[in-house]
Amino acid sequence: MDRHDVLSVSEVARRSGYAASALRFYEDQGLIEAGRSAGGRRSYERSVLRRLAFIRAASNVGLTLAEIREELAQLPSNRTPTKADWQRISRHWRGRLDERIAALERLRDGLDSCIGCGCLSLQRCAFSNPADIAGTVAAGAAYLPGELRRPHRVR
Amino acid sequence: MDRHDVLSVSEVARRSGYAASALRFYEDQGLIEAGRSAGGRRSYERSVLRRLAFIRAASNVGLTLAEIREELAQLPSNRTPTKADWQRISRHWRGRLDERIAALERLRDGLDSCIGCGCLSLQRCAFSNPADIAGTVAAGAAYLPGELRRPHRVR
DNA sequence: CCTTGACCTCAAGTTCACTTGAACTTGAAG
DNA sequence: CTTCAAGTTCAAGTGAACTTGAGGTCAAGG
Repeated sequence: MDRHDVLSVSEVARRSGYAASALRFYEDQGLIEAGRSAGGRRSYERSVLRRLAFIRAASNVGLTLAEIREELAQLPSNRTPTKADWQRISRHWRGRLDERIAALERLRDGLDSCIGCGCLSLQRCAFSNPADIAGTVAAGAAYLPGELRRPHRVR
Repeated sequence: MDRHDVLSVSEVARRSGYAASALRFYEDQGLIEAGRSAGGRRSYERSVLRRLAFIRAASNVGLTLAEIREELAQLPSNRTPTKADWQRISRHWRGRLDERIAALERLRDGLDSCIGCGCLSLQRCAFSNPADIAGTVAAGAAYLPGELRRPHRVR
């Protein structure tokens, strides 16, 4: 006589790949919702799995939980997300990924130019020169844009 | 009558771009060295600027302080680094960057294929599917390799 | 001599995304 | 009825890379 329409914490944990503690944490943070059973236990709707998949994908793209919360808020809460919803968001994500890739490529190219120019001691090298270093160069970190600022974990 | 051969904390801070607190922290962590003046104040050799530039470049490449400490240990302590030293290391760094870029590109391509295939709800999408999600797919996160595991900040 | 500002040490705080632990309750099986 | 895994809450811990604060010292100018 088990209910097919709700899931327990352990089921959601197993099927989403998130630890139970993470599920509680996400609920705390307002990223997911859970109902309560008589005895006070969490009961999840199946849709939470889709939501968790979304959360994982987004965090793989490098979004913070705060940003993910915002994107989830944009998402229709009552209806199932449409193709349009999903495409809008994945275009956004693609943009983020492209930025991160481009930033890393600039960094790599900067490194290449350092190798090429033979600036051994890094003293005048823009690659690692934020302020002065040699006391003469004013330039700054030409190859170090801001897109890389966000940490990024992929479990 | 100022000594041209040693630098104070504030000079090193200004010229390296690191906060004085960061310099003390790095000294604590064994990344840099400082002598002491009569009154117990730090006095840095000019070479510390090169070392700090190295540290910044390395951390921009995504190395942890622990890894940077190891690389610094490999570096000749008594003599000035040669072109060979620098090239060995920058090849290593280039490799790291290439890995990170490749990983992000795989992620992006996975996202593209998701958009293409129209798997709206992410339910069967390998891009965000670590364990099960639909209760039927066994696969796993095909597009999520390990090279992205390390956070990465660029000040 | 006094003030000011740069410097010192050591402990504790910060942010992010969670995990761990302590202490307790629930519910199903035996 | 007992037992025990699975669940609950709330507080505190983790790790990376630093920063901030408290409380005190040193050096130079006036």
